[in-house]
Amino acid sequence: MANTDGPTRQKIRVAAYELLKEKGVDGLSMRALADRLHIKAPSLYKHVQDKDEIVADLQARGLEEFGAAIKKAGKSKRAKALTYRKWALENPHLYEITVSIPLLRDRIPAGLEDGVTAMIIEITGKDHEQARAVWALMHGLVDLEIAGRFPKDANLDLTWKRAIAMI
Amino acid sequence: MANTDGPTRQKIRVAAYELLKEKGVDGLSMRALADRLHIKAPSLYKHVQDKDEIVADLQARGLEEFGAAIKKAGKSKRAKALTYRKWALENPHLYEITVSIPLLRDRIPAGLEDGVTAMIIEITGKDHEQARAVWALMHGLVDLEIAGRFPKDANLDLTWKRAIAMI
DNA sequence: CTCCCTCGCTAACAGTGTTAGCCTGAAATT
DNA sequence: AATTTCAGGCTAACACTGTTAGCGAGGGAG
Repeated sequence: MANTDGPTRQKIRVAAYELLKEKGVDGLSMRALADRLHIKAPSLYKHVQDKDEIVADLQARGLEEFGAAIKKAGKSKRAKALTYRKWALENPHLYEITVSIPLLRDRIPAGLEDGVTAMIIEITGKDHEQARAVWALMHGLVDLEIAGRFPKDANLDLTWKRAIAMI
Repeated sequence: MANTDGPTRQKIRVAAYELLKEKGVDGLSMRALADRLHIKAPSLYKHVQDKDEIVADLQARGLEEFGAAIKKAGKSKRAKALTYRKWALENPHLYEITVSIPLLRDRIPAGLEDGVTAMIIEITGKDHEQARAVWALMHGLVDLEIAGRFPKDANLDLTWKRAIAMI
């Protein structure tokens, strides 16, 4: 069997993290990851069960870093919202892997997702439904922006201002 | 060269449409598409330049049908918004291909995207920025719902009610 | 009748994730 | 010290993806 918790596994994790940041989700292939470690792709499977394990790990890191960024932001809704956007745009690949591909719930630490969700809920108030709407608003804005769905002459700063006013 | 406008091409288009609806974006492979036409995959290239041409066509159809659905909906913002959700949930694969993967702008009819955008803008009023925020809100809600990002005990009807109230 | 062109085909290439099986060197056991 | 075991590399291979090259049959045009 494989050693799924040795030091090489840690190297794989950081290499995957760097590779994701540099090349994005599409560039994150097992062979590219192996290359970075001067290893052949099949050898990765001595340390990792499958690619989803790597993806899940990155999703977890994304959620953690994202949560930390929001927590560090100012207390106002406005500051939190702007931080949401800022973080997503500064970490598009990390944002993408956590939110634009299916979240591997079974393989990320339990409670992580709930923790982030709870934090977002705190931004708005105590009503979960309202909070989800606000979250959707921010996610939608960021997602459409990253996907390039807005025309490039769109005034997104102003759009966010309007969005925050809606909250 | 290839005949890029014969009757076979039309068959390819409808087969692609059906295949997308049945199997989703991931199931839309050239070989699966060819199978459905009792053809081998390379033969498709006698009628179509590449897969992106097929994807672009489906994106265009998605935009058209989506636009038509919104247009047919009642005049109120509420009715339009609920139709947005209804259509997206009833046509998840079509919605996904138009909005969750990069839009092949160069290969869909000019003005189609603008037309749909303009329609969404009409839902809210005349302010483009506000309109984009509203669009983002609806898109975010649908995207998170389709992605299964909301807990399954979430009251999404109520969430949409809150969202519409925010508009 | 002959030419040619459309539209099918197979074989192949580069890429993806992944499995099977081999081999080597080092650590652990006797 | 000698032996055994095994982690952790390797190559070969499979099934899948989009795609290209090149072959061949059939039908319409000259």
